[in-house]
Amino acid sequence: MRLSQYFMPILRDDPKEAEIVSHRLMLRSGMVRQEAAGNYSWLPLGFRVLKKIEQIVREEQDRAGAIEVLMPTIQPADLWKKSGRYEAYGKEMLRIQDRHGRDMLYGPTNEEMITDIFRQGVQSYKDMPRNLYHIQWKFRDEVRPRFGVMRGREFLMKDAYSFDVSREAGQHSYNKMFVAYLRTFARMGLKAVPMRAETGPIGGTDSHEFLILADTGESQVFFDSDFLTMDLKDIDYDDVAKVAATVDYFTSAYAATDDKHDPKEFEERVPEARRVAGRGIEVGHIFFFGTKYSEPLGCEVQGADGKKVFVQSGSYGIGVSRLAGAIIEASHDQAGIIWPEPVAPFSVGLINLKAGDSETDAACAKIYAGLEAKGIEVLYDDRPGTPGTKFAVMDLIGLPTQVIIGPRGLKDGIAEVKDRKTGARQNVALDALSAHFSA
RNA sequence: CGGGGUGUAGCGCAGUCUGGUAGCGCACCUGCCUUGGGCGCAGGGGGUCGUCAGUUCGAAUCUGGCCACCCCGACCA
Repeated sequence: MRLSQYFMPILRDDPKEAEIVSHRLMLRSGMVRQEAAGNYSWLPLGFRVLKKIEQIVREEQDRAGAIEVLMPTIQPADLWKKSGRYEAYGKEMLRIQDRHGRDMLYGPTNEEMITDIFRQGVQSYKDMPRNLYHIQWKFRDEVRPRFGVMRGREFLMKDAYSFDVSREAGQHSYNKMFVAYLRTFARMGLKAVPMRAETGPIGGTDSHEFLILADTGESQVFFDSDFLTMDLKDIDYDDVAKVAATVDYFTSAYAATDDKHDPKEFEERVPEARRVAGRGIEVGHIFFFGTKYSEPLGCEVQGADGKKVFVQSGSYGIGVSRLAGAIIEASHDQAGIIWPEPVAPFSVGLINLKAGDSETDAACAKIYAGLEAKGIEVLYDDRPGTPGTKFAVMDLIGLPTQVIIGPRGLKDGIAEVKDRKTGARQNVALDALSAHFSA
């Protein structure tokens, strides 16, 4: 993409409403625009990031055997009245009426709807287990939205729902999602720590939340430093014992948010040198809730013995739009964002230091075309301007690699390649540049 | 929902106390110049001063209502 043809309204000054760093940087880099409290438009740069995050989430859900669907944002209230949550959910649920006066709502979550979909489509244990998910906008009318996209009222969430014939089978479904979450966050360059959690309004028996570590996170977390070195091996999701062992492994070490933290247990279980107190941001939450929704909604299947049983379910959420902010919280510096490669809006920022000069223009055009031809996503700053401004903007938007072309380097036939994260620069011969990026 | 705060140009702000018809920096437009870390010079465009009402000869400024947004606390992907 040529910057001269792009839409990227960057700001030099911090908008005053943005206190938290990710919010500031998202506004300054022109990723989002606020429309109302907790309600954002995603501009081109931000939208690219959102799509990348979404795609990683999707791929890992698919790999774990979940099947993608898409449910509407607007739901009829009937099912919620059956489950009892129409009253229970409170003011957080945005209630609306259609022209006929029929009660509708903007979905804050989808347990009722998906359970009804499953009930209607499956009658036999032979069609189980199943896990259906979608990635859709949700609305929760938070008392106090804040922190930019990290606590919006409208937000993009991946929510998956598992259906099993027994509690034991359901446990495996839960475990698969647990592992899929670890993989998902790791792929985004994040350290995610799973912690035992309250089940809250979703209800249920077993629940974990996943927090990624960031100094500016809103929750205080206490954990065993072993988490930082735990590695996830490739896993066969059909291997029930192995998946369970992985979950056991990742839940064996101490980890708790401040409200669940037990200082005494912390000291007993974790040697002093491994005790870490840090901050984190919740980006995922999984629940097992058994028959909580299948019973009121009449979701039964016929078992091998011919008897009907209520299906066992869990639900599994990842805050996709929240992740965009959370990743910035976890990865930035004074100059701006530092995108982990897998979620970066572009991989390479190409800087033409003397746009308008036929030599640098020609060199940049060639490099741009060459990298694009290799499938590398390049944002090419082809606009006239001073070097300082260009560098500052490129640092702000945080693309992993910068390729800098100027008259000085061209004279020697070299480009400067800068790593955004480390700041390390190296000179690369122009004719070796293409090869440099295939490595 | 309780407490605090802010609304003046795209962004950041001054002006409000003491009423006289709106200004600065950045950004933007034109021209010249410059180009290796937020250049320089000259010229220019852009604002129902959140909104409604009141006081006044006259309101960004004083009074009252309303709205929006932000921050701190109790709740959440």
